[in-house]
Amino acid sequence: MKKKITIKDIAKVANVSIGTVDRVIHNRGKVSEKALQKVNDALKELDYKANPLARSLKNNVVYAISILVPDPQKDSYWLPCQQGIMEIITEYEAFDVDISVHYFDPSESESFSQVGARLIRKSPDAVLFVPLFERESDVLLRKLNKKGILSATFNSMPRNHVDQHVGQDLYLSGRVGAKLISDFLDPSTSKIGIVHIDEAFNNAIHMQQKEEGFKSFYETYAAKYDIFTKTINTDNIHSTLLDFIESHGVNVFFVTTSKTYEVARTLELLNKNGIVVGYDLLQENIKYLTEGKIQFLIHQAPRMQASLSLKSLVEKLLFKKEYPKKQFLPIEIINSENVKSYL
Amino acid sequence: MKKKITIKDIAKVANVSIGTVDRVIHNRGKVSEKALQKVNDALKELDYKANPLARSLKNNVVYAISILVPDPQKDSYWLPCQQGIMEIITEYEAFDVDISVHYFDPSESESFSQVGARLIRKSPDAVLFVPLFERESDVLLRKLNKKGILSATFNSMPRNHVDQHVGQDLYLSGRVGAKLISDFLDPSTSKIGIVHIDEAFNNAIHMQQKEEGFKSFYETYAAKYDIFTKTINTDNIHSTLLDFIESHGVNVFFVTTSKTYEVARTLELLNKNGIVVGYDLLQENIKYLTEGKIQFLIHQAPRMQASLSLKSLVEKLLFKKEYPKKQFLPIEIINSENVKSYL
DNA sequence: TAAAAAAATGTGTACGTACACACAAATTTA
DNA sequence: TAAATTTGTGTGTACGTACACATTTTTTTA
Repeated sequence: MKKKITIKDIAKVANVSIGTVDRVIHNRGKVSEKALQKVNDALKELDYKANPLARSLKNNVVYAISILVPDPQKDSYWLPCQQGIMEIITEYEAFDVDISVHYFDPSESESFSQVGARLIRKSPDAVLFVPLFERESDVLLRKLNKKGILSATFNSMPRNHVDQHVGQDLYLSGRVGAKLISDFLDPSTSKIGIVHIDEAFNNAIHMQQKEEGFKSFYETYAAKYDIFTKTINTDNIHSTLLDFIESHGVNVFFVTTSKTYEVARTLELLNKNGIVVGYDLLQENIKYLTEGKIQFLIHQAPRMQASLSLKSLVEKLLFKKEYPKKQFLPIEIINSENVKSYL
Repeated sequence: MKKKITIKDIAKVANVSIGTVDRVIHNRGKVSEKALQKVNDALKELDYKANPLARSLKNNVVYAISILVPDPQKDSYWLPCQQGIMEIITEYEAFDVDISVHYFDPSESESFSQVGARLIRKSPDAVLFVPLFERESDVLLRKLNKKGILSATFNSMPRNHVDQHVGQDLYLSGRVGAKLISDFLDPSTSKIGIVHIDEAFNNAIHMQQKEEGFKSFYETYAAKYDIFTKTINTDNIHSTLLDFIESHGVNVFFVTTSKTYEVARTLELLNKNGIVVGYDLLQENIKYLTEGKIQFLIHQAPRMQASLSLKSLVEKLLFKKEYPKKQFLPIEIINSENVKSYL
């Protein structure tokens, strides 16, 4: 049975006191050449690893983390993200972290700025947020960097420097959508439409990167297809969609947002068959997926994104554990069968 | 900023000593009715949560965990599993766990029994293993249960009682394969073959459950297909496969093991096109997937299975954290595009 | 009612680390 | 060479929990 090496063991081997060992480890000087040498040798020889438990027990500051995410009440896409956060809060309940969650309205950028400014005033140790609005996020991020507050994002990635990010490769996810669709294509009858449905142009970067990825796939693909693109952001989604479908005869759809069900519903109303590939495991999307009216969904794993990013942040503060600056989650393909294993 | 509640706080509020609080928490008696009441009230009122760091720091036993997994040198499918284990070992390096890994030859059941018997003799606190051989696993499991050693499995599930299990729903994964294939089927030309390729009948349960799931899908499916099944376990895989393909005219394949590339290779040699759906992200499978000679792979996430099961075990011992007895990982669908996000 | 026994309660120490402080050794200065 | 300084080194205490042991209080017995 392996015994764990402590500073005491090092002290004994190097024939000095634990105080000296401690000074060497934290290199805060006041150590003679000779002692330094001996301690460093012992450190290496015994392969010393500090006990993170004892370390963080001693370190009795309570870290404050503020989280800024879209209100799940306004857009149910954010519900799993909230769950992921709550899961981590429970997990670290007994530790020295104080995590507070703040919500903004995903349809109003001022809401984001307001809540963001408010929570920054309390000078937390770290801020985790979803940079839904490009400009406002950059403002927030600049403030955070200036104040030396640790910053982290998930879902989308800001242009500015951020200390940690968890997300998906959106360009590649567009390519995945293209590949999935390609298996159904028939050069003589298929007409492809890319549909962006988002209430307030929030996900501009998101949608654009997915579209680029999608199109890039067909550039290297044997048969060429005309690809029609439609951006829908108002309330009369149905009439706009109807018009789009009828005017171009589109029958194959790649929907870049979680509102995929809107296309499936419109096709249902029109009593038309079509191929629909879109995003996210919303209740309504799953319903159409199960009924065979959506062929595939790409899972952006909001729950996992939220929990992984929060966890990374917590462990970085608590245990000085280092995570890669950018963590990309796999792009998960969901059909009517494996969806059951995701619930 | 929230202050964490300690037994000291409880003692102060209940107006007793920390010793009394401690006795209440661990209910080892010797506490008067009155004191018990007061302490319990304080405990509830302040919502006390023990600090797991301090707790496990104090608890200075070193837990021993023995792991019994197939040798990745004999079958490269187990390489990621080994990596997942190593990852967790590194993560908990500084903690009071002593994890030792032992390998058995996946083609020889005696090897499993032998190594299993050897490691059980050291009476570890927990044993994590892959129950590749049904009978031998049950023997091992019975010994573990008798000796009161914590048992855990992953990959396949033994019939006998096991304290913890991480795996995938194999029946459902068969259905997922069926669904993926169904999108390519043409009632007039398609002939479906289920192929089990395994060197030594190890994965009997695995393969059977997948086959059942696969077939169940087509029972409720509109068009009926003849489904041919072939089990290949010898070395002359190619000739057997060749014969199978030619004699039935099979052109759509569901391969239930990681040897999926064998079918793709045979088709390549025959210069035939076919639909191939199989399992696992082996180097060779990925090659054929990228070349379009395998349409989909189902990812069994051996790395994740190994790391999750080991992690659960470690945290159960170290922090008394409770995990669900059975954890099922999602069934992940891989095509030529999203495979990049898995590497 | 005093002594003995039992029950209840409190105190001290350890886990491994971090840091303040006291002390000892080596230098510098007078 | 003694005193003053600088540098190096060791000791003690705290973090929060767990448990052994000492002490106090209550109950039982003679």
